[in-house]
Amino acid sequence: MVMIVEQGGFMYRIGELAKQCEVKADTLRFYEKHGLLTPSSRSDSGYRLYNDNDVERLRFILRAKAVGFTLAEITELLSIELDKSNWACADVKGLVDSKLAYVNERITELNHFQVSLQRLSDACCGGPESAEHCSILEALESNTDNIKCENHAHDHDASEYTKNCQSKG
Amino acid sequence: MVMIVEQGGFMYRIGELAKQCEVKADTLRFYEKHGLLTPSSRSDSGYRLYNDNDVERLRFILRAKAVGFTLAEITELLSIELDKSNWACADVKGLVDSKLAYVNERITELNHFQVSLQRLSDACCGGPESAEHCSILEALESNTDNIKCENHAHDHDASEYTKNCQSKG
DNA sequence: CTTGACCTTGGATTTAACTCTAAGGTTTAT
DNA sequence: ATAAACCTTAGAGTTAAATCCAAGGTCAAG
Ligand SMILES: [Zn+2]
Ligand SMILES: [Zn+2]
Ligand SMILES: [Zn+2]
Ligand SMILES: [Zn+2]
Repeated sequence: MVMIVEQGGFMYRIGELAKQCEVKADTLRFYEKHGLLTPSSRSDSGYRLYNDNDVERLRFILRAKAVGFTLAEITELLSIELDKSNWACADVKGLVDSKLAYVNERITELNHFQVSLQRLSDACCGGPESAEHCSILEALESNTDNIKCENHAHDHDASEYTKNCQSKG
Repeated sequence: MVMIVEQGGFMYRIGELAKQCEVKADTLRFYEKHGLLTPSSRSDSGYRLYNDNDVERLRFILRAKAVGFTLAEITELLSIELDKSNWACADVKGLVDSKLAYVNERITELNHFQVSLQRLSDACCGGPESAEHCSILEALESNTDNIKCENHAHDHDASEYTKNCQSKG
């Protein structure tokens, strides 16, 4: 790796920074195009050169992403970060809390899916027999929430797959 | 509403079916373009005419969507549904279970976000004071998972917002 | 006979966050 | 000196599921 020395720190080319932070160079160009991260300088031949400050900014972005923020939200966070004294804790916490509310909604939605899918799964024997009387298909055909457990003339031992349904009441 | 009588059932025009099932007409055209639902006939002037069978198929689609399946997955389910005897319970349950696994992964991911965001939120007073010492921003700046609770010289009473941090250990 | 609601088509747009391509210039190692 | 690895740009493509648009045809009511 070739380090270009700035005053007191290192300068990284795009590929070096990418490797260091485990993102693609494309992603860094994308972030630049969208105003999230602009390298502090360019080499004579036009190569992007990132300094330690830029690295810190990228790490900020990646941490915010890891917490669930979108790039648009991160843009907001960055503008606060660069001008902290003109923002209040309320502003920052507001961003976090509205993201939290969104995440909670999505979790609720997925939990509904989870419960429904689990019920469907539990009602089906999953055996090699014909799906003609499959409880899953029947549940999707009917308009009730009530899922009947399979009771069809499967060739295999019924005890295996009727267990599930009984245990779920 | 004008009902066109087929042999023994009703025929619905696209807007009627859309209203009845609470989808947009555009959505029905979209489903048709993607092979999920083709009206059984057309009027002389080319209007789509859906019969009871088509309605049932749409309801199947909507129920599958409500459970979290994508349209691509629903296409698979529909092809099984139309040819049940050539498929096994294992096939159907397989679709449900792989969706379930995906949903569980997404839930896990969102739960991580949720926990992280909640920790950030708890560490911030959310007051009208300067964000210069905001714990949220500090957490995003630093590379540790450890979030320090705010302890800055806010003008307001500290008891309110330090409670959270202490209660989380 | 005209208004307004409804329908037709094909194609463009939306959202998010990349990811990839093409065509070419630069650096480094051998 | 030349190949490999890296870099540049602008712009197109990806994914899912619609949603919207324009330009025009159809139909029932008054
Ligand atoms: Zn079965
Ligand atoms: Zn089954
Ligand atoms: Zn504060
Ligand atoms: Zn704060």
